[in-house]
Amino acid sequence: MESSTATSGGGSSRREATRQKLYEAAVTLIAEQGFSATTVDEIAERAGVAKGTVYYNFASKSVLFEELLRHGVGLLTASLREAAERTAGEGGSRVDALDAMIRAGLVFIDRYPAFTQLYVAELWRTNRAWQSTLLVVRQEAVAVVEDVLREGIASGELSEELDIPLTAAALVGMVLVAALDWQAFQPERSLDEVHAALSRLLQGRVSGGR
Amino acid sequence: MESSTATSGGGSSRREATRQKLYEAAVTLIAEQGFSATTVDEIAERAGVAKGTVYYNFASKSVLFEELLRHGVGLLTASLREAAERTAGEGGSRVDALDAMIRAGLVFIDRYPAFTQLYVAELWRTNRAWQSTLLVVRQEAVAVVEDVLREGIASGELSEELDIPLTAAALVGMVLVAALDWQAFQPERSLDEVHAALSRLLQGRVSGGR
DNA sequence: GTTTTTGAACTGACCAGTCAGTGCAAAAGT
DNA sequence: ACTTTTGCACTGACTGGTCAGTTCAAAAAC
Repeated sequence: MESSTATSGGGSSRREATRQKLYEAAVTLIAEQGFSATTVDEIAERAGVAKGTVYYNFASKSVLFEELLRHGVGLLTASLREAAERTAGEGGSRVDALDAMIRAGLVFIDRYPAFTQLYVAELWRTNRAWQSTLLVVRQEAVAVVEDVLREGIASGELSEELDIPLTAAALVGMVLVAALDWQAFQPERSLDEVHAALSRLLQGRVSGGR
Repeated sequence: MESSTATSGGGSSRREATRQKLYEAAVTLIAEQGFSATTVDEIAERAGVAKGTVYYNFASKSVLFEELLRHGVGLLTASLREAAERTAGEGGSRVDALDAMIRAGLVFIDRYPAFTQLYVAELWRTNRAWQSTLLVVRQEAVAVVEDVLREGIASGELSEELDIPLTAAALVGMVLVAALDWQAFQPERSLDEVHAALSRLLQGRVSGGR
């Protein structure tokens, strides 16, 4: 059983390649137009496969979308966690870790702008089929930031008065929105400029000279 | 978006009342489901009018939506500007003004959560009919924040190294996302708690004890 | 008597999901 | 060697339903 061919743990590599193409096609189209306005025919056409293939690989349009979400947020949290751990390994402070995560977030959004757009657009909708998936997926991402805040407070580096969940949400939001705005309305800026602006905001160097 | 029976600029108050009902119905439904997934029949039903009335008052579904956007952002910018000016009148600093605007933003989102949700969901989409409307409308809102930042720098109260457009976008994003997250995932928090958390972030009291 | 609303029927486009069938490569049979 | 079978991956025409937008005569509101 199974056509061997290559490496992958689960299905054949041919199938996996098709799914990948469908992810890529779907993520751009849905980011541009929204879930409901994007047709399965469009997705199939952009992926260069027949419509039937979409349904051969995914149970439905919304299942395709849910798996897409899980896949994407997996990449993001891995990237954030890696940044935090790398900083810790280098003996940096927790504020350094937050700064590194801001940068990691920006790099991610720079590489996968469509995914980010789609995530933000769908996150706060209520009464949707994939609502529970989104909740889980958001919690994973925010938790990484919350962990670092908690460590910072424990070590006395951050104020005990910090409201961890609210601050984490605000930080994530700040990065998300600033990055999307950068892409959409100020694309001439460099990643470093954006990072510097956010860094300054985080470290309270907004007021006061220099 | 709330009645305000009298005052309005133009047509008869009866017609205006109908339009208002349609705005309210549309804003909730579109926030919940997205533009494409919301049908005109649903909007009419929730507003308690006949479908024909929708088309008597608006040329099309997307025109209704565009006017909705303009109307809502008008309220927001008025509210932000009022907060900034009130603070100035009381002899507050520019940082106080920013703080007051954060609160004004939170109050607005608290009162019109559906509108905010819908705005965020649509803002960064490309290739949509109302794209240009959104661009104008975003610029108006961000400009209010930029003005205060500029004044703060001119008076020496804020650092000259501040990147005005990026910082303004980040601040707006921070408030927007923190507020939506509050509504959706931490509704038990009070407005004051959320305001305090954001205030602390703005004023750089994250790191360092107290 | 003018403006606004009603409500129901209708049209035509569009779209998610289906299904009978194709191509093909590896296994089984001879 | 060669034929036949198996089943995976994919195809694309088709179906049943949905929805934006139209129409209009009659009623209601002003």
